[in-house]
Amino acid sequence: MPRTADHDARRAQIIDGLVRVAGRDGLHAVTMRSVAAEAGVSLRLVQYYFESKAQLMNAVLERLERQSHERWAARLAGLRDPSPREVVEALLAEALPTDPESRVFHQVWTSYAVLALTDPSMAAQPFVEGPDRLERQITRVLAGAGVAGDPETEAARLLALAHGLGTSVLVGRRSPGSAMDILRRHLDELFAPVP
Amino acid sequence: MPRTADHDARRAQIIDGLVRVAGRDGLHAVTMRSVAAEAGVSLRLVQYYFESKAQLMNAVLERLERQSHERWAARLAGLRDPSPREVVEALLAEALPTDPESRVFHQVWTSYAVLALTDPSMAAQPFVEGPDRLERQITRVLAGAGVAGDPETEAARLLALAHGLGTSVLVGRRSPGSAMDILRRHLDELFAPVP
DNA sequence: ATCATATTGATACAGCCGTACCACAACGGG
DNA sequence: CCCGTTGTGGTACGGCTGTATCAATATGAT
Repeated sequence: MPRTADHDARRAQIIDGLVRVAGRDGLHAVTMRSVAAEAGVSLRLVQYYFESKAQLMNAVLERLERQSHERWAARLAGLRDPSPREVVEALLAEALPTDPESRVFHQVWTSYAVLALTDPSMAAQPFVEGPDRLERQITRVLAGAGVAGDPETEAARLLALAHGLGTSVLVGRRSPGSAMDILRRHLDELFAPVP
Repeated sequence: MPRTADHDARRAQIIDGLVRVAGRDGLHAVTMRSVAAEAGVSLRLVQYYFESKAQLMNAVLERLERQSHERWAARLAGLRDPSPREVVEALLAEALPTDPESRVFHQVWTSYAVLALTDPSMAAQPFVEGPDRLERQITRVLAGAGVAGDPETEAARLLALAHGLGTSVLVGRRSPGSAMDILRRHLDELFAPVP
């Protein structure tokens, strides 16, 4: 076995380069060359670690998905003996582009989703399964908390609202704070004690 | 004066070609050549009517915006002596990709919005001003109807919900019917008679 | 009829894209 | 020690892009 470099670290370095390019200049500015330059490696190296651009794009999507899942789990783990409302609020906060890092994530993720609308080679599953999982999880919490209304419908409504608010923040139509306010107001209603 | 063609009709023909390409294959598949082929004209003609691709892209955005505004006015005009709730429902129905035509519109519009996130040459105004106008209009109706809660907040919530639902329909996570159901359920609550 | 000009067509060009290919540097097992 | 495997760099190639250039056609006022 000759010299061994940290394969995974290199891949992560390149993927992060792509995410930075996509976040700054848009997904259309992502080329093998621009990614290589941003990651500080040669074009050949990008080709070496990802045989084709399609594989690179896919790897980025997987990494984004995993990172999202981790942030989302970490946020839950940070709560000590949380109420159902706190759990739901934590889950939905992840759907809003609050800090710059989260903003880049949502921007790139949305770019991918739009691409997947028309590109058959790009799997549409992540954009359906991810929210589906989240919706099921919220449904469970709502059902357990005994809120008024059908838990499934309320979960769907919550998720759609959060996503819509997230988009308006992304395009600069609303501040993260005001989006969070609206979301909390909705939760106030939902978790209001039944009369 | 030699032969006279309908300038505006030609421009519309080309723009419609672009919208079809963008709707079918994605905005990344939009090239001067693909648009020309789809519109059934020569590449040179596209160059003739739109000096550069940037101008073409801008013209498309303007046309989409105008069409949206027209559909939206037509929907309102179709209501005879409508209740506030009917007005709001009509306004929001336009935000959902129900028929195929509306679906293409939303798909292309979203592609443009994502592009505008990073491309400074692309005006971000339409993606802010359009929803803003709609939100103000809904605010006015809600205030006039005397619904519970702050009209501005409720209008913002409604719009975000509708947009979120629209997105979930677009990515195939939900049917237009179920999205409309959730929206109506929300309106039921909002317009419920105060006790 | 005819001709100036509005309109359309074919093609050339420079640049960027993804990918393929060739050379070689580093390094650990024999 | 050294050789084959693994990692890295440079560069060439065909194809597609937006744009520019050179012609040709059609038409209606004269």
